[in-house]
Amino acid sequence: MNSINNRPNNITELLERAQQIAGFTLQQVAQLNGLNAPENLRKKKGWIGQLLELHLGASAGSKPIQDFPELGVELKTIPINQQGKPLETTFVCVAPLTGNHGVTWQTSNIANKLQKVLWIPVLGEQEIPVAERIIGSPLLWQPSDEENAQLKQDWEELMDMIALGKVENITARHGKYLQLRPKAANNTIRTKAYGSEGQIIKVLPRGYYLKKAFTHQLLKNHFAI
DNA sequence: ACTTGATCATTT
DNA sequence: AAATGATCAAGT
Repeated sequence: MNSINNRPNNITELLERAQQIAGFTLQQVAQLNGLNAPENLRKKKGWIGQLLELHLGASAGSKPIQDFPELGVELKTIPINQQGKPLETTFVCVAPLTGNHGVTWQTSNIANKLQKVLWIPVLGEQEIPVAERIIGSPLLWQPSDEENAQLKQDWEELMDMIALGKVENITARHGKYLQLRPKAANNTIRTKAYGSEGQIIKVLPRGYYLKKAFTHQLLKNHFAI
């Protein structure tokens, strides 16, 4: 009774499917899909996310679209400890470093991705074997006005620096809730960006990440209701 | 202890 | 190279 080749028809179906595996271990879900959990995630960093995509019926692949385009939903797994505190930041999307003329927060790719997110917390402390990690209750989230404003403010600061050719001066310390960090296979990878004179330069690709304080806040808001 | 910067696998 | 899925691990 797994869900291979079986996409949910609506958000209710998707939520039901996610709720059904709350309390399951990763190995249980892996077995439902004919897989086995790896020893560790060192060389399988995206494994949990891909397992949940498979089980819930998301379209696979690396297309730059939402996981459930028909439903307008993005799927994110998030590792938490027993207290519900995120153990890692959350990658959202690659940051375009050129061609951002006229793009506003409202029209940005990142805001689009964060419109509606199905969060699936997973107890993920490193001392727990991957196979034994427990899946938590899913949370279908849409940013509140306040959360949207928080992200917009950080995004505008970062985007200003990118547009002004200062991308190499940006560190993970910029932004209170949204940060820009390297996103590449290794530090020899390069992509186009603007230099300080407006010329094209080659830099390490960057991605937008939600800091733990932000995701912790939204998880708490939900489970406090 | 915690965050920042680096890295791993896979697909297109 | 660029996008997806993220976590690792060095440095502070």
